[in-house]
Amino acid sequence: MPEALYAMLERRDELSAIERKALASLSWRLRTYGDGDEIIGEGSEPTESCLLVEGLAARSRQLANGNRQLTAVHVPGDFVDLHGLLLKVMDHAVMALAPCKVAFAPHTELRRVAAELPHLGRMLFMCVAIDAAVQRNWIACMGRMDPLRHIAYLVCEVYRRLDVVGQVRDGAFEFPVTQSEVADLVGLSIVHTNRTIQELRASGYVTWQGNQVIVHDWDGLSRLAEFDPTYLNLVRRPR
Amino acid sequence: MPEALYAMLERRDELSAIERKALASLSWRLRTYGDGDEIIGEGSEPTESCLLVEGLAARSRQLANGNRQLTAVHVPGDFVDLHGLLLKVMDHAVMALAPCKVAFAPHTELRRVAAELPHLGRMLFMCVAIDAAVQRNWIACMGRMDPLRHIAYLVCEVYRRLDVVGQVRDGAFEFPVTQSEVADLVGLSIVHTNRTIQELRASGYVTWQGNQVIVHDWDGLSRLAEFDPTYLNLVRRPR
DNA sequence: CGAGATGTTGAACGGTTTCAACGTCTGTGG
DNA sequence: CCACAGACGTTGAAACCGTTCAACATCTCG
Repeated sequence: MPEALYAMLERRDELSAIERKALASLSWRLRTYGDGDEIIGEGSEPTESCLLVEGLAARSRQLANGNRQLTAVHVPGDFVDLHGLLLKVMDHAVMALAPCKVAFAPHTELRRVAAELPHLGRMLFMCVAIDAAVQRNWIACMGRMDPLRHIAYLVCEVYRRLDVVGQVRDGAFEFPVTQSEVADLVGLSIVHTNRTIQELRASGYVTWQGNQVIVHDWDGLSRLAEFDPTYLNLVRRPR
Repeated sequence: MPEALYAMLERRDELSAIERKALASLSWRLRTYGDGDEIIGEGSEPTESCLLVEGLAARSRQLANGNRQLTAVHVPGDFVDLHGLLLKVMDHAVMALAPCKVAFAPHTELRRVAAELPHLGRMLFMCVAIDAAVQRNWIACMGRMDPLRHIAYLVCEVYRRLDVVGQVRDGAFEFPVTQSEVADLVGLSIVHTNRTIQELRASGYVTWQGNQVIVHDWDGLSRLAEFDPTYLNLVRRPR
């Protein structure tokens, strides 16, 4: 079940056989969701944490004026609401951006393995810390980057994160996200998002047609976006 | 030493005498910083985590075009770079927004107490999770709120967080931050930030002169900002 | 008193949103 | 198989908001 989680964690540090076994032996509950489905509701108090196994998901905050902001994209291997273990009440919703397979593990069991295997506990902790690092970067993008760079940055980040779990092939990956959803991710209007994506295409660094994105010139794209992958912690070292 | 940390944690859950003692017996190293000083450098690999004891600090990301974005404000009691324990390389800097007292604790010791006292470990974990929640909200503010609401939101949040550590008196608190820093916080130009702060003053909900902010009408202000404190987890419950 | 940082103002410019329309694609039912 | 509906993508034009530039005011501190 948690193969993508293994890949996500082992990219950052070694997992012992015992730790892998502890993860595998959690009483996972598997569910599938359709495009647009709500996986966890805002204000709910989950007793399980969810791991994205397949598909694409996002965190979503709804504002009173009807506007929506997506605050994160999640790829397979992401332990999406691990923090629910400590934060109790969800301050945002998690939704499927595409058909998803999601595995749920009870907080009680997660708490137990984290206490019994402190290093594994730290690795879980690390998932939340990386999430936070991603969000810090996102704030910098929203505040101080022009739309073209911001969207280029989004492509870079999704590319690297999907690559960790083997979902990039020859520079191409599936990205089943509408322009309206991209707009809610980057905080722009749909129209301007559309024009910016066209501008990105015109740069020649990427092809982005339908649900497929192909990166032709990684160096050019990451230079444009000033993308430095340090914050993704893609280095294998003791933690 | 870690009185503010106690307050910050005990607002969310009970600490046992043993846990308090474990925190107190860490080999803290105290340092002071002046206004604008760098507390931790971008790209550094700290071996200690820092707790803000007194003053005001911020996380800062510098972009190639010279622009700067502040991604978080930190108040006394905040364990600012706890995540450094797991993330190894700092992807941003931490700077003093005002004269600060900062206490450093070695990662080795933090790792030890977290392993020996799992509940305390979770409480530390929680600090990072709350930080992440704050940042998620910040993303929503940047993407989908107009400047007036955004700055009103900033005031609401700082108010509530300072209140936890007893730094609000009769609706008033010290906020020694220049308008240029506010601009880097909310991602606007200095000029527009200035005009927006004037607009906020004109609303009558707050007085904001020099380093002092006084909230006259909390209900009005939080309604304007659509401020819902759920994400701050100011509820005392087992975690 | 003077220098430098901070706060404030006006005006022009430019980027983004909004509105409205049309094009394109896909899946469904007649 | 075609017609149609509905979702998604694209385009143009006007209005609006935020930035930029430049100047001046104010405050603090040596």
